[in-house]
Amino acid sequence: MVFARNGLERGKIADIANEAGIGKGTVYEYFSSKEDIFIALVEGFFTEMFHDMDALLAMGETPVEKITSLIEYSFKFLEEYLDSEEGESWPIIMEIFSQAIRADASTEMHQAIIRGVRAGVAVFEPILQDGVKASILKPFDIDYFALVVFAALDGLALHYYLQRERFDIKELMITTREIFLNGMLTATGRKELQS
Amino acid sequence: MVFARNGLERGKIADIANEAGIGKGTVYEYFSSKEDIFIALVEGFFTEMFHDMDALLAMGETPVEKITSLIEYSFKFLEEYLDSEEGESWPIIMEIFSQAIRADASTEMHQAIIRGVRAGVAVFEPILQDGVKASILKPFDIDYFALVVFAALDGLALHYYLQRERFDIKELMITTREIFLNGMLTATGRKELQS
Amino acid sequence: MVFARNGLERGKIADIANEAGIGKGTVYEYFSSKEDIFIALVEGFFTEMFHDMDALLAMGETPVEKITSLIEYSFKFLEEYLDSEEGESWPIIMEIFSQAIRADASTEMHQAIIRGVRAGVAVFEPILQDGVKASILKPFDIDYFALVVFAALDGLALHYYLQRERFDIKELMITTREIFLNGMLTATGRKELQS
Amino acid sequence: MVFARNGLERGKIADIANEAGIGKGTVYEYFSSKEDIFIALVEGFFTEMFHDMDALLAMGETPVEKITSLIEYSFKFLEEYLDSEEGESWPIIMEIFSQAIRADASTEMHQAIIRGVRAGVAVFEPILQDGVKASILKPFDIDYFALVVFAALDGLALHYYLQRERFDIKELMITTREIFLNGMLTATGRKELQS
DNA sequence: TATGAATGAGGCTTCATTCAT
DNA sequence: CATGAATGAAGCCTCATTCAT
Repeated sequence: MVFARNGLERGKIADIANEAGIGKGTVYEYFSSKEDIFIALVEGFFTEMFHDMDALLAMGETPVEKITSLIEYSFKFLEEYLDSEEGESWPIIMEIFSQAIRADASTEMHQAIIRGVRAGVAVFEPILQDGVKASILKPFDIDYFALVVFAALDGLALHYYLQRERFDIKELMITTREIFLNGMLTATGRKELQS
Repeated sequence: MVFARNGLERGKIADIANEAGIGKGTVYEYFSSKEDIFIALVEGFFTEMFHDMDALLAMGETPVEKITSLIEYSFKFLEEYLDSEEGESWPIIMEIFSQAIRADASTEMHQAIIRGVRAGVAVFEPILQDGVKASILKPFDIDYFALVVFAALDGLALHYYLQRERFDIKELMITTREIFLNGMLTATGRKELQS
Repeated sequence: MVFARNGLERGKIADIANEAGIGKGTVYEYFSSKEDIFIALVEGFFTEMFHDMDALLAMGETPVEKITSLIEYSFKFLEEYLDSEEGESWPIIMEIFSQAIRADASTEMHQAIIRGVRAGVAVFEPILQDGVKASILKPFDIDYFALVVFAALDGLALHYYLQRERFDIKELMITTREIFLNGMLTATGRKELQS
Repeated sequence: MVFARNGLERGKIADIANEAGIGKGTVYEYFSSKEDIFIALVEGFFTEMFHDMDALLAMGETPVEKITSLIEYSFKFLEEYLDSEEGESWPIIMEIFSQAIRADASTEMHQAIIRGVRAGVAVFEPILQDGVKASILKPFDIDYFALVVFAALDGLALHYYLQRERFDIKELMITTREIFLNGMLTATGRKELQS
């Protein structure tokens, strides 16, 4: 994957065409610009991600099981990408965030990414809501809770990628699951908001 | 900050010079290439970050206080950047990670970034070690523990930045602190490594 | 011819493109760098030169006739270039030597030039060999002999070019032919090597 | 010598200053521009050359002795340059010719070089004149004769330099001397001007 | 529909020259 | 006198995009 390997700016249309086995000009039959290709990529990425997540969640029963599933899925997702021939395409997620940050908030690109990120966070919300209802979780603000989990998993993916020679993904997953699950289950609510 | 606003590739030397109030050629009196400027930036960024962290840690007493301090510092760091005139320069951290991922591992740039990241993780390690000694924390692998916390904070910074209109940083900090602190204190060790 | 007029360093790609009636970028469809263009030029120059020489030599009979032909050809070559619209492109030969001297011996450019020069000298060698066999020439070292003649003709071309207002090319050719031919035919061999 | 090593265009003022052990700005106390430095160099080069030649000629007696001396001197000059630490500065002669060819005839640079070249040819003329008077040489046009000899020696210097690994300078000198001296002494005059 | 040759805007970098000290 | 930091003009090269085939 050209953009993953080189970033949006350094990824050349010529390489993309080549990798796709088509001519350079043909690319413009399907996309109107380089940025357009990237946006399609972003959407494809998030679509695939949520599709997998949904399938996964359908299998869990209790909120705790579901949360556990999501954390485990995050690592499996990462692991599979890195193992497969598509491995090189993994860093696309960082490229997406990088572009989101750089791009003007008004651009189509920024919009597409924000849309994806929100959808990601949204996956967690109903699960957490169930947890609160079942009194498993304290009545924290659901959306903050979801953001923390989703964001933390992203950060972990990044740092694991950068230091994958030094860390074992399985053990990292266990540590993460421990901290997060325990953290969520014992967090005592927002009584300290005054600080 | 030119690179923060546009990324390494789109950040023009001309703009950097302009922002510094010097001529385009003058830039090359101090740096030998565009990449060289970026590396200096990376090093400056990490240096500043750790300088602040060290000062902060000196003030805490117990491991719990210190961990709390670090979590709070992460948000303060972020908040201050975003509030100040330097606000626009905050996204540099994402740009750094983005480049780390793209750059060949052999490049000076990659090296510099990895060095910074490791130093960041290393800040947490002695604190966690103390926690284990004091039997406050279970005997998890210290380095995995540290990575999780450091990485999670990075992910949070990113996502908060992207959705800063929708979230309140103070409340986000509280939620984060709750989850992490509780999670760390109640995590029950690696008994599940078999899974 | 841009390089002939200005030299390699001052010859701008933009001018080359312009002269060729194509866009600046199009140049890079055919050559990968400025130096690459120059190398192609060098090779074209020598190729053309030797092609003409070969045709010429086929027409002579005796060694003396052939040597005479070569000397005359050198001047004709020069004369034609200077008269034609290509006239301005003649100095390319000096540019070639100039670059040969400057360029590091390991460069492709240097190699290409040395190859050409040796080929030039080599044209003379079989002719001189025949002359020696026929006892017309004394048994001087053929390669030294060839170098002297080839080199001298190059020097003459240069100096004639610089002072072409003051000298008549026809008469210069006659003087040259006289001196060289007589010199070669009467040179008495290397008995003086002791000096 | 910076210009010899790199050519006029690639020779940097900074290097010249450095080699001279002075500051970059100081160069402009003595010369008004880069071209100005080069012109001074040209003049110094020719001055030195003719100074040596004059000394040499004073020692010869007969025209033949003098011509022999000049030919031998040319090689000695070359040899000494190449052997000495100044060796690297030899190619300056080719750089001079190269610039002469490129420069517009109206420039000061061109003028200076042409002046030098003419002076070089002029050294030969009185000697040849003596030879004609003494009936040793046929009544060829003196200036053409002189040009041929001077130019040929230049060409030899160039080619020897380029292939100095393959040729022995002493033997090259002998071959040259043989051909030229015999050629000059036996050339039968311009009766063939009709061709 | 598919192509890839042609294009030129744009950016990094070099370096002769200036000038305040 | 000597200096070298500062400068910006200038040039090589890249590459997204176009368009004739």
